Amino acid sequence: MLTHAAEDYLKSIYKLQEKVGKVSTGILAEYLDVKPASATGMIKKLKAMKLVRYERYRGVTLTAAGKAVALEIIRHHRLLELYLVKALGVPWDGVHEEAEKLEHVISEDVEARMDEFLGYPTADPHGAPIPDKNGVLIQTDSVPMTDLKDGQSCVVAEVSDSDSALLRHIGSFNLYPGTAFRVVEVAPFEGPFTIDIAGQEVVIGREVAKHIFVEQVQDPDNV
Amino acid sequence: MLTHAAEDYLKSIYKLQEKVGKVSTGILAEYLDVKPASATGMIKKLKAMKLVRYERYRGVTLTAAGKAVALEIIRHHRLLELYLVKALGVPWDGVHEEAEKLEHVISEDVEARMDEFLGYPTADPHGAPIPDKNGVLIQTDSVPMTDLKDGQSCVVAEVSDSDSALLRHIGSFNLYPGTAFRVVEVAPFEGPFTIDIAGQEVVIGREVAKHIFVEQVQDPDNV
DNA sequence: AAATAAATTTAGGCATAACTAAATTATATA
DNA sequence: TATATAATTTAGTTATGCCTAAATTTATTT
Repeated sequence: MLTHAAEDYLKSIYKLQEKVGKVSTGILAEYLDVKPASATGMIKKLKAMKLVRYERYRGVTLTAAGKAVALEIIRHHRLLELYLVKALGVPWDGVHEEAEKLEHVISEDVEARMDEFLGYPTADPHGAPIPDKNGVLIQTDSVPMTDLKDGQSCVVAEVSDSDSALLRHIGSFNLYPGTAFRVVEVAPFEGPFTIDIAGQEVVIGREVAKHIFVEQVQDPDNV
Repeated sequence: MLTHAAEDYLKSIYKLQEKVGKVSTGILAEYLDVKPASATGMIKKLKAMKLVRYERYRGVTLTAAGKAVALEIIRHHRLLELYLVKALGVPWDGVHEEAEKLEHVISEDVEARMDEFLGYPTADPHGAPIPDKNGVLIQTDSVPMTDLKDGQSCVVAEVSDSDSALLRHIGSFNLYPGTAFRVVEVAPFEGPFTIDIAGQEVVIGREVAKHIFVEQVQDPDNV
């Protein structure tokens, strides 16, 4: 059986592969908050288990088997996040840390029961897609809120889940996934965004906006 | 912070203290399925942390701090077992293994939310008492079913939770905690028990009966 | 193309928690 | 009381997974 650490490495490699493309030892080490030497060590073990492809100085790639493990852990994590919110009322800014520990520990049986309880959901509380039992993941094409221009309308698709304080802040504006809003004005010189959300005007700083991803509903330039 | 292994040792010392009285290295090792030398090693670490009292060749005792940790873990375990049964419908013969892993990992917040969801329960699905948030545990005085004589009526108080096959067997007779039954006949020469449960007569082997603990309702000898 | 800078790997250590084998202590028996 | 048996402890090993420091490889700059 795989150790929790090995599972975390595989999950991180998967996520970095999505985000950055090529996954180097250094990037992986930084992401996992370990030293590069530690990452090299674990990568070698994962290679011996045929879960990753690896040539020294050349970066890591997941094999099919490694990807399956990664998606399984990600599925656990996201199902758990949603379950904790829906079934136990845990605030959305706290579920990431909790799920981070539980994801390595729940059985397939409990996974299936949570899935059923939740009605076979496809997204977690932060809008991230939940892979199905077979590891199939539905990708949505969202753009960072910082790409929006004056007058554009959209729906929140996803927010980064790792910063608890940021999530509380975003939550205070009700900017949960599925929430619609319209950009009233983007302040010049990389300034903040004034948006209209359910009739209320609120100002969102650019740093915060970077962590909010949206699906566009209407683009007035194309009318 | 304590490691999972350390928590398991403290929990086991607590349980053995209840069951056997004095806890020797050997008994503890056998219970935890490790070699005696491993137990000695961990006991020394726990002593350094002031969680146990220990003199070599003299056995182990929990300090107040150690007992508090043990009860906290036992609370997690039993709340989780009940939660898994009630909220997710996990069969009662499977919850022990699941809880064994989860007990070390859930936060106090989740513990409190499960407790609330369950209505502040005092017993787990096997009838074992759940310590409250302050570590206060209500002991019930039950006797093994093997102590029963012909004609005695009683209610199931508790069954051992660790053997999954045994639990399925007990469950097949509906002998869940809270269930009433009457002893029709105890076969001579250490034989099996014939009982009347909800009008049905069933035969329970002595080995099984040893793992069922009951509270007496009526003793015809004392009428 | 050589020199410098950056990234990566190797080598050697540490802590945890298990193990085996040998030595020690305690207990029971003759 | 001496000895045999059983229990316990010590000593030394192994496997994880992290670390630091030094060596190596790759990439960039002049």
